[in-house]
Amino acid sequence: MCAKKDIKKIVSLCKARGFVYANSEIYGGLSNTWDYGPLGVLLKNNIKAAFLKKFVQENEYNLQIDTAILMNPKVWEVSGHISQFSDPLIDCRSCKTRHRADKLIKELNLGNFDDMSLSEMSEFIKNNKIKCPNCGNVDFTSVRNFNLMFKTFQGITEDKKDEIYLRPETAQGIFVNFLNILRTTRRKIPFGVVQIGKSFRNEITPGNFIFRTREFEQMELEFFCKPKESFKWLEYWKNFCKNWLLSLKIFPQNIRFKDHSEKELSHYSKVATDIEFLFPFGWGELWGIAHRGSFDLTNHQRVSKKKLEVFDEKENLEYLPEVIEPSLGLDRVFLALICNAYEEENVKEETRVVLKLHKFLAPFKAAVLPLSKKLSSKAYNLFLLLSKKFQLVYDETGSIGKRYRRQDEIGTPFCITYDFDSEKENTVTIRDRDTMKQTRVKIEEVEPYITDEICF
RNA sequence: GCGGGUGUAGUUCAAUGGUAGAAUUCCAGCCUUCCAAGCUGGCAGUGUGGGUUCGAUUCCCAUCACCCGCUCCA
Repeated sequence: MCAKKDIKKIVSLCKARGFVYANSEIYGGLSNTWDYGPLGVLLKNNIKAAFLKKFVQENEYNLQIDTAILMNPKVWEVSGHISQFSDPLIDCRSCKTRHRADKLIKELNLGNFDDMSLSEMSEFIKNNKIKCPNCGNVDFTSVRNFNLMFKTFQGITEDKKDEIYLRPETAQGIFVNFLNILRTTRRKIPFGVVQIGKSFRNEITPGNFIFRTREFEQMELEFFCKPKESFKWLEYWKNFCKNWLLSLKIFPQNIRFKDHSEKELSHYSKVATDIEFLFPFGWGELWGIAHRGSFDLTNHQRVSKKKLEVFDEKENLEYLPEVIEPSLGLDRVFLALICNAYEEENVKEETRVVLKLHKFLAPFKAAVLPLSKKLSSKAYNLFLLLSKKFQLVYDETGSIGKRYRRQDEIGTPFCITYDFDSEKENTVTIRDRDTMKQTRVKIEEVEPYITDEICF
């Protein structure tokens, strides 16, 4: 059902109503860079809140931290990102397709060529007359390296020694703080650490609106557990993540699990599963759930020479915990939730666009609407009163029907209408976004009514 | 990055080598007692930069952005 929805409509809605804008638009934009507008940031904050509520607040195992985007470059050498996070690519001049040079060489099984330089790879491909897997011709460009790490400089001079990187994942901030967290929180294995934050990858081909961008926000959990229990926890978190999505009203038919084959595994993971979402442009990865083993702690312990092993009193055993990592793209789940919620309904030969977002996620919990402008000041007082509790919006322009439709389009679950009987009866009408039904409610009961409905 | 396509108000769509129109949105006013009502007025546009030309939104070039493929990934 989501596949039939047009991504263009979603993009226009996002732009027109202030969810997402093209970045630096008045200067012609910057490719694949998007800004979150007033409604977008409210939705995004609510998604984070929903994540933290289930993964931290209500969870007995997990803690949250917030680490810097800039880190000591050693971290990225040890994590393998500097060596592994770059791809040698070549283009076929004949059919214009692009390929991984190292994969083409490896597929010939002529030995181990992992340490080849770019020019050696170019030579090898030329000398061995390797054919393009797509068209079969022998007409490649030279091998060029695409490193996915963003570089910048710390300090005022652009000397090589001050070169640092923008983090390509938030996970390392957690691993390098593993000891600090153990020391300061009295936690024992198993426990997890959550982090929400920006990461940067110089993607070769970004695109599909906010689905793949070079600057993006991640919501990651690094869950530390005993090695022999690791697969049990992998299953546990896979289900936990799926249930979180379902609890936000993602339709079950719009998500699926997809296991990575061995070839697709990243350099740090043993086993990995994705939760994919059916976007208007097809199935796309939403949540990567990886078994990182003890890859990161092992390497950090080896290079930093700091002991990262934990002691198990019961078994009288020192060991390095293994890590289960569910990593969710915030921008992706933002897009998924909008696509999932977007509906067009026919009402009296008109089309009603309605975002059926989970009420907890809606940018505005309710709109306060005076039935007539004569009621403005009293309605506005109600708005002021209720806005101490919820993010609301006040609107008095246009007909009441038009104002309902405006709120439908941005997913506001409730419209509170103050009418001519409101003062003497001390009641207002609450209109429901999904059913369009109206309920008469005493003014003092509006707050508990909404609180109850938006509960997550 | 490569190949293909696209580029006119916020949005949808017109038109033209010679003053760029409309609908809708939005704003203001009138009206309006619960699902995009009506009336009046208003804001707002040829992505950017060059070239050809007396004159370019239109023709040419470059550039930028978006869309579709290829490689990558949360």
